[in-house]
Order: sequence, then structure tokens, then C-alpha cells
Amino acid sequence: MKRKERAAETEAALKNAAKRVFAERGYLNTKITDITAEAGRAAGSFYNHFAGKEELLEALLADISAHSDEAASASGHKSDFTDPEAVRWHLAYYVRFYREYAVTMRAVQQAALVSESFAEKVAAFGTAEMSDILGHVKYLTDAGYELPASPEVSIRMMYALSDTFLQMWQQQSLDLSDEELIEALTRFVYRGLTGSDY
Amino acid sequence: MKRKERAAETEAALKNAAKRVFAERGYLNTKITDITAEAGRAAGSFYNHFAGKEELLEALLADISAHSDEAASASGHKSDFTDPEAVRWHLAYYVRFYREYAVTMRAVQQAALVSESFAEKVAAFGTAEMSDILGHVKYLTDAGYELPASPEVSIRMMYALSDTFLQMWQQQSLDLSDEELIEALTRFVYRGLTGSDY
DNA sequence: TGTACATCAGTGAACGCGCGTTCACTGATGTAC
DNA sequence: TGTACATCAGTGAACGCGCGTTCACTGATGTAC
Repeated sequence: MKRKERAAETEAALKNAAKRVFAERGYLNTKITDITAEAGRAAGSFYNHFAGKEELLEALLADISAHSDEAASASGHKSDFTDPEAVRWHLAYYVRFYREYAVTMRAVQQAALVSESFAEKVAAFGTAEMSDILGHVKYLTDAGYELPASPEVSIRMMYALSDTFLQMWQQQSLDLSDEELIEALTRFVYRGLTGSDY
Repeated sequence: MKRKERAAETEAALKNAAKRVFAERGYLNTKITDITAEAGRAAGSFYNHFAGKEELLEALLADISAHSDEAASASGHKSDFTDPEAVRWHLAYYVRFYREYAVTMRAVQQAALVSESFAEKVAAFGTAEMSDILGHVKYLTDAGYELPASPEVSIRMMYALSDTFLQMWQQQSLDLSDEELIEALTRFVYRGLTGSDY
């Protein structure tokens, strides 16, 4: 079984090389030969493993789902958003997630600009996350808090904020520690949703 | 002077065609021949007016600055952010701006993924807007409000929210009227910045 | 005002570069007997 | 265990497609006299 091992090694090398190269110059700017060169393999080798750049990206995406599924329903999960700690927990989770998979996430977002199928994936991912949170926000309205808009719109604002701000943070390295970042987001979001401070 | 007129007409036709085509399939997906075809001109004609797709985009961007300069320091400008109306005014201004120039703005953002020089333009635009707002936010700290984070970070959160949410709104047409959109943003931002409702 | 020539905007076929993709070949690993 | 053959992962030069860009040409507009 040395053959399959060797193939698996090459496939892993290509995926890791791709992540490095995507991080450096972006998905759209990356040529297939950039990836194979970074991985130290011949150009032709790529096609033993992937039909093209898009399929490689799908493989990277599949890796994420695999890992994040096992971490789902993680311990400490609080769903009552009247408690600022519940909001903080979710944002912290998101920050950790984003940090770990930032390269692939950004690559997928870039691919979505050019490929219909990736655009759909991104949209689906977004709505999945949103429906997750809808229940949490219900605690707020039940407790008499007035959201800034409808629950759906409020959540989308929350995501718009978190997502883009995290991106800024990663790229231009606002010099904020993880804790400061999470604290800033939590305060802004909690205030925005509830209309009151904590 | 019929010659210059004709040239100006063609140039305008190319720019308008480009905007239409960018809106339809995105800047990165657009070929030069897509633009010339949409404009009803021969492919070669393009190069009488622009050195390439990037230069055309720069021309579109220049059009924006030209128009938005004249609208700058517009009437009704309020800078004291302790007044929710001042926040609303700025967000409304931003919404109008974004709606009018959405196509070009999105094209520039896409170009920034692939071109160093456009990435710099985007960054510069962002920091320019930010320094604009810094003074407005000072009213809040002076009045004893506690921002969710440092002024710079707070403003970046405000922009992250507004920018991305507007993009969502444009693309997937959340069915919100202009007024509802502005109201939702204003409440979320005002609450986020001040920690109190209005 | 008329004529001869120059210049310019526009045309579209042709060219050529860049890069994705293929394919004949190599050497190693697996299989059959 | 050994031998002969088959299969497979990897190689990299070559191929060819797509698209940006060029350029010889056309017809119209401008200029000189």
C-alpha cells in the first residue's frame, strides 16, 4: 500500500501548498503551476488528484465541514441572548472558527465572485448560520427587548458586522488581542440588539 | 469638431456598457469584448480610449469623485453624534451614495482582489472616510458616553456593518424600503456606539 | 468655394502570450503464477 | 522465493484555447492653399 500513501501525501502537499499560496496572493491570482511549484511537484501531477482549481477548493471546504461538525454543539453553548455571555460565547466561537479557516473562507468568497456554484455555497452557509441564531434572539423579544429591526434583519446586521470586522482584523492587523476583539464585538452587538448596555 | 464629439460618444458608450456588463456578471468575469459588444463597437475601438480594463475602471472611479465632490459638505450635515439624527443623516447619505455608485464600487472592490493598486485605493478611501467620522464621535466621549471600544475600532465596526449590510441589501434584495433600511442601521449603530436607545 | 492631402475614429481579422490541460514516458509498486 | 507482466503515481515538454492587443485598412472630418 505504498502507492496510496504516496498519492495521499501528494494530495495533502497540494492542499497545504494551495492554502499557503492562497493566503499570499489570493485564490483568484493563483495559477495551478503556483500550487504545484509550492508543493514541489510537477504540473501534471495536479490532475491526478483534482480536476481543477475549483475542485481543490471544494476539497478544502469539505475539510472544514468535517472538522467543524465534530466541534458543533460544543460545550459551554448558551442560547439565551439576554445574557451577554451567550452573545460573547457565539462571537468567540466565530472568531476561533474564522481564524482557523480564514484562508479557505476567503478563497471561497473570492471564488463566489466568479463561479455561480460557489456563490450558492456561500449563500447557503450564511442562511444556515442565520437560522441557528434566530432561536437565540427569540429570548430577547420574549424578555421584552426591542430589536433594532425584524429578527431576520437584526441578525443579518450582526453577521455583516462580525464578518467584515473579522476580515479587517485579519488583513490589516488592527492591533487588537483576541480578547479585545471579542469584547468590542460583544459590546457593539449586544447593545445593538438590546438597546441597553451590560 | 465632429471628430471629438464622436470619440466622446464612443467613450461614454463604452463606460456605460461597462457598467451594465459589470452589474450583470461582475468586473472580474467581464472580457473587453463583452464591453465593446455591449457598446456596439469593434474590439479595437476600445484601445483608442483606454489602455485596458483597469484604466476604464479608473475612469469610472474618477467620475464618482467628480460627482461626490460637488455633493460634499451637503446641506443638513450634522456632526454631533449624540443626536441620533446626525447618525441617521450620515447613514442616509451613505445609502444614497452607495445606491448610486454601487456598480462601480463593487467593481473596484473586486479589482482590489487582483490588483495591488486598486487595493490601495480601496484602503485609502476607507481611511479617508474614517477620519471624517472621528471628529463626530468625539462628541460622544465628550458627553460621557462610553464607546464599545477605542474610537478607531468603534468606527471601523460601524463601517463594517454599514458597508456589508448595504451590499446584502443590494444583492439579495432584503425587502426593505430605503427608510426601513436607514432606520434599522441607525438604531443598531446608535445603540452600538452609545449603549443607549433613543 | 474647390481641390488635394493629412489626420483621425472606428473596424475586425490576425497575432501571440499565458496558462490550463494532455500525454508519452519513467521508475516504483503490486499481482499472478 | 523468484520472475514476468500490469498498474499506478509522478514528470515535464508540448499542445491548444481563450482572450487581450495590434495593425493594415476604410471612410469621414479637418486643413492648406
